[in-house]
Amino acid sequence: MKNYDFKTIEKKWQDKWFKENSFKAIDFHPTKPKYYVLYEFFNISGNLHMGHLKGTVPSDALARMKRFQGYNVLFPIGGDSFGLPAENAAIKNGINPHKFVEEGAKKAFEQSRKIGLSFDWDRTFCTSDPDYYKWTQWIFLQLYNHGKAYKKEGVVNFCPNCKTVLSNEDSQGGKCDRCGGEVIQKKRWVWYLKMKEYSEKLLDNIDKINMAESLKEAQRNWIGKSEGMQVAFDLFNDKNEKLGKVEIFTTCIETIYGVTYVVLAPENSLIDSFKSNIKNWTEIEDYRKKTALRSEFDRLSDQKNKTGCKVDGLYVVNPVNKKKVPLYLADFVLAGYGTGAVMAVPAHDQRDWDFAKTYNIPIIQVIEGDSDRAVEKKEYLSANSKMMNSAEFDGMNVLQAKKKIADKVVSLGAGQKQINYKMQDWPFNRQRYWGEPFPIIFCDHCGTVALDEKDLPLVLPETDDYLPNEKGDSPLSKVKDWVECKCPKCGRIAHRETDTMPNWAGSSWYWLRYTDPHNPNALADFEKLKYWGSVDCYTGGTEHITRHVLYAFFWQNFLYEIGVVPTREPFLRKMGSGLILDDQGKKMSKSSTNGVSPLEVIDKYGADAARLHVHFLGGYEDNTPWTYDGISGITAFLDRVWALQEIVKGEDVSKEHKIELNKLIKKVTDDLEDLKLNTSISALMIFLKKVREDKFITKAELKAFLILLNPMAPHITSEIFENVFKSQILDESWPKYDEKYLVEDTINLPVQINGKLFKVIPVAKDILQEDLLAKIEKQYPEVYNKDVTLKKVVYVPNRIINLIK
RNA sequence: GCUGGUGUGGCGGAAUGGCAGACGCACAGGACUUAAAAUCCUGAGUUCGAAAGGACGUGUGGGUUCGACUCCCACCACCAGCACCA
Repeated sequence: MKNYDFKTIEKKWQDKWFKENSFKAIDFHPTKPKYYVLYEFFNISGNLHMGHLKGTVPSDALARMKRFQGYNVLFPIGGDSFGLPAENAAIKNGINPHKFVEEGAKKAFEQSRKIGLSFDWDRTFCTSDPDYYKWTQWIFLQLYNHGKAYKKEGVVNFCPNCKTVLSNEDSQGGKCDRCGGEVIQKKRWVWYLKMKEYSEKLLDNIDKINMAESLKEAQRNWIGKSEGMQVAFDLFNDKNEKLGKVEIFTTCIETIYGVTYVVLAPENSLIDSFKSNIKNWTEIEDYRKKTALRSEFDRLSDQKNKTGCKVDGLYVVNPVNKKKVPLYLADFVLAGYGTGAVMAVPAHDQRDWDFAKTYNIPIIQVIEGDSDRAVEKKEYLSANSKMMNSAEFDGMNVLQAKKKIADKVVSLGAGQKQINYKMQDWPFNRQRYWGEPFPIIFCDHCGTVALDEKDLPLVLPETDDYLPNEKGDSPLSKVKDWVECKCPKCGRIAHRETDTMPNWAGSSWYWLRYTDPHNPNALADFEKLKYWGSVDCYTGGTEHITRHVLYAFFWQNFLYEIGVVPTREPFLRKMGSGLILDDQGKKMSKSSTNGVSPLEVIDKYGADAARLHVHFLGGYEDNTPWTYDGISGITAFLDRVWALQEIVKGEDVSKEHKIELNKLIKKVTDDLEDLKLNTSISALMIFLKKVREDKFITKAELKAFLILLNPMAPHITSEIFENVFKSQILDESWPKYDEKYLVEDTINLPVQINGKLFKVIPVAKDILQEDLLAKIEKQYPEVYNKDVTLKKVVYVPNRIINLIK
């Protein structure tokens, strides 16, 4: 027999699978149930990297197993192509981004075939294809027409050097991600999507999805639900004339008797109408200017030194004890959260304490504990300390007082329960060329006008200038004959929105499009959406997982509410792929000293070996350090699998291998369902070892073994199958195991004396306790006989027996 | 700081509360070979012992249990996310 020549064999199968599109998903299959496996689409940038080998193979294995199990499997792939790589290539090297994407996608798909991934090639698309972004624009139109998209002036991160607005992610540490320059805060008109409205629905989605707890927690954190009270403090001038009220949000109503000042966010416009009562208005204006210039980074990095500005001439009154307290502006209060105003209780909040110390504001302790520092919520609640300086609540336990004080505030008519969320509405525009244009026109006469659906897609115009203008407007603003247009309503000259949508837009609904990727009349046919339903298993990297999944939930919920999709749940299960780490313990990249590309590994050892090796290193969600060490174990395993062809003897499952084979089927079936490839591979190795010891494998055993291994090593198993059985492995079905063959007739049973292992003895399966004790007495009379009284016997059949003397 | 997760041989890693270290690498010994590689077989947690066998052993310290890597409490370390969120 010839040696296993992976180069020829793997190419043969890859070409065949591609030519025949062997893994085509069938809409409305008459008999098979559907199963939808999704791997996040490729970010079209350069070559596939190690993360793809780690991330894709388990979902491929799951898809392949499900097909054997009789499911009609949808396992598609596409390209997330409206991204920075294409735009940067355009800016830096003058490459046309369309061309960049076209070539990049082609390369990514080709490389994925070299991994042996079983995608349905009839369903590919890229987010920058006009046929696709037509529907991204369409969804935006629906959002706009349903009042879920609005434009308002907001504060954004801006890089003066690149003249562009940056997301928080692109401006971490106050530095521009592109040029490294200083990022400033700038006012701009921003499109927002009303995501905040969906907070509870998103939390509901999080509860329902099958996903790692750490990922769920990160998402709940992002939404940041917090329950507290909104309380009104009446606002007076120094002539004791009531001017209005300041609404604050607090989660610590129990500390309200300790309020010694109230703080507004600098941006809060509440006091602007009382200018005439304020004695230090110029000082306030200066402070506002100063904080606006302060970058996000400065604000965060300077948390110790609180800055603020007293509002001279105004004061507020605490509703519970009618005490006057001063009013301040300070930039530690965020305008966008809660009411943009807080009551400050320095005795029980470190931040308020720091501020009070800086501005010499009194500190009133209202809950017992240390008085030389801020005793915070967590501490006094867990100790359930006693109240003090709180009028009728003195001496009460804080947990009880929290409820009673809340009741009092409500009965005074000064406040009510309130839920707040950290998550804000989604800022949805960028000043970039390479993105979906908004289907929006501004008309001096009609105002903001949405395009008609029939005018979609609004195609991105060609240009060779990909840089924003001096004012930081999008490059599209320079394409005059595109910007100028007729108002669809009145026909007068109007101009288009020149910002484009963020990269996230296209990825927030793409799984829906795979069900009907070429539909010109709808984002997807409703019946097809219903047939394919929610994604059964969604895998991918964890890099942007929190926001991506939340955006996906948001859009799917919205589309469900307007009747376009049949369910609120985009995904039933989400698995985040761990990273391949380099020798520094960081994510492997080109700059890693031991940086390796998957294609290099495939070239040296073959795709099957590469797939097995990477997944034998560790679990799907674990980070695993990269090494070539150990790959010889995998290639030796594959060589031995290949050599099985020489020891095929007999037809049916032999009695020698019956138990082992049944155990193997169960193990691999269960583990692949959980994407645990490492233990599946180990089980296959154990079975192989047994067969080689016995020097034979029957045809039935080989068939089962090859099918079980096929999802992980599809090429070699397809080849051996064809050689031995003269037919195609893809036509086979998944082997089944029989419960009664999972335990051997004779078991090695551990015998413990007083909880310590004494001996391991062979006994018959399901042996009765009395028979077992008799056997022990006969063999080891020194440890157990009639004269020994046992305090207790713990016997777990087929597992263990423990004799307590 | 907050939240979540992880911690097991020389290494990657296995173990529904029931023989810890499966499987693999590296290592050692042997077979084959003139030799090496490849391949095949065997061994191996640490430690005391010639051996039989014993002691210790899953980050640390306690607890629950006949029995704990697994459950509970406290602490330490690392990783990730969030971070002035009132």
